[in-house]
This record gives sequence, C-alpha cells and structure tokens, in this order.
Amino acid sequence: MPELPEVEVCRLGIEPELVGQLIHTVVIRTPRLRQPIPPELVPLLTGARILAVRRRAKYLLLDCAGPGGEGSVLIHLGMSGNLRFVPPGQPIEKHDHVDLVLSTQILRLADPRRFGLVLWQPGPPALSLQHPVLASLGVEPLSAAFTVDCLRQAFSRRHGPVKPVLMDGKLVVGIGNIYASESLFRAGISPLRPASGISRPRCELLVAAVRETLSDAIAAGGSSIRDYVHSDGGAGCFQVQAAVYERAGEPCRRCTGQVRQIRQAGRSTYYCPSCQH
DNA sequence: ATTCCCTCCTGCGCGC
DNA sequence: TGCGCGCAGGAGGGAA
Repeated sequence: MPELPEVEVCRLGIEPELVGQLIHTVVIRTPRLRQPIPPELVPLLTGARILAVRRRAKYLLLDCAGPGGEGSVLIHLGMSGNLRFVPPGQPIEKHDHVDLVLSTQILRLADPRRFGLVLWQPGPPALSLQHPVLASLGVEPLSAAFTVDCLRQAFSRRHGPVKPVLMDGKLVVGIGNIYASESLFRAGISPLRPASGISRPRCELLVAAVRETLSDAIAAGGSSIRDYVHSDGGAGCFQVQAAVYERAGEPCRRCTGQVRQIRQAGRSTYYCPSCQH
C-alpha cells in the first residue's frame, strides 16, 4: 500500500505515542513475512524503551534501548501493511501479525499480503542505516540531496522509459507506482520518454514535481486508495486529488484529453498523452 | 550494467 | 450465487 507519503504520515502519527514509551512485551503471531521476523526481537525488545521513530525510504525505524542492548526495529509495510494503536484486549483479526505491547495500548501490525518486513539491526541508531535492506538505497526525495544534478546523474546511464526508472529505489527512494505517475503528470513529462534523454530544464521540472507531489500527499494525510488507513483509523484523502492514477478514460484535469493507461515493467502507468511529452 | 519478468501473498471486482 | 481470472501501494532475484 504505502509509498513515502503514507509511511511518513504513519510515522507522524505514531511518533508522539511511541517516543519515551517502555515496551512491555512483543507478540509475534506470524513470523513469516517477506523475510522471517528474527525471533531474538522478543527478548531484545522486552523491557526496552523507544527513543526515536525515524523513516528511511519506505522503512520505519524504531530506535530502542533496553537490557538486551540497543538497536533499531525496521518495519516495512509492503503493499498492504498498516500499523494501528489498539486498546489492550482488542480481538485479534486474521492478518494481525505483530503486537508491540506498551503500558496503556498496543501497536499492532496487520498485513494481509505479508509483503512487509520486520527486521532488527543491533547497535546505535546511526548503524541502522547499514542494515542490508537500507545500505544501498538512493537519495531521499524530500531532502536537500535530491537535486537536479543528482537526478541527471542517476538518469544518465538509464536508457529505458523514465517511469520505471523513477521508481527504482537505488536512485531515488519512496516513489511508488502512484506517485511516479502523478509526478510525471505534474512535470508534463511522458512516462515513455527515455530517462537518459531528459533535458536539464525538464529534470528541474521533475525534481520540483516529485517534491510537490509527495509533500502535498503528506499534507493531505496520505493516499486513501484501497485499504489504506491511518494509525488513528482515519482515511487519507489524496486519491481525491489524483490527477491521473486509476483515472483511465476519464477527462484530464488540465486539458480536454483523456487519461490513458499503459503497462510498463509489469505495472500500470497513467498519463495524459496531450499534456505529457 | 541495465532491463524485464517472475515471485512472494491475500482480497476484490469483474465477466460468465 | 459461485467460480476463475486479472489486478492491486513493493522489491529482490535471476535471466537475457
């Protein structure tokens, strides 16, 4: 489900509830996610305190310190994961896989498709970025490091269509299938255009478009597409504003044309052929 | 090195 | 009503 904005909205929602809290117990009901949940998580986290809640790409990082030492919990929500606070005694539902039991509430991870991850990186918070799943990730699109030069460098050796390239986390993180289409629409760039051939002025447009699209989505509370829910249970509302995503055949919001749906690298792409070149 | 295809898994909407 | 099919926010691995 979640791309960068949804993960960031989730982080913003859970951070004030989690920081400073003591973890009473951890319950792993379903260890089999995309990778097995490391069983040592239970003894390591029992009695530990949560010091910070950070985000890197689409991963949430819970920095913890306790009797078993310090380390960070890495959580990825995959396609269908969500984190919610529930009161003690809340009945377990079918896809509730992990509980972080705090003093007055439980942080519960549910993930029907089980494409998510819960991992552990021992050591101080700075070391968490060296975990194998994080070590070779690209630049954060909302950081100062995401510049036109950075994007041009990344595009220079990529001769395939720009849309799948934009989704490659080795270059830029956090841009998934929705926001790739939306950002390209905002920049007026065709998803079919070869990445390496995009001019500097167009790269400038794209950097700005990615930043704006992601920030707007965060401000709007994340996407409400399909089963996305906030940690407090409220739905996001970005879909209302989606310019092209899942709007095949509908009128473009900017011109009189129709939104078209194509397939790229196995994923649906939406764009307006008359606005995007 | 880059690019595409497949896979992991469940649920949903659609056509028949 | 029910069944089969295709598709769905991700991302890593392997083949070409």
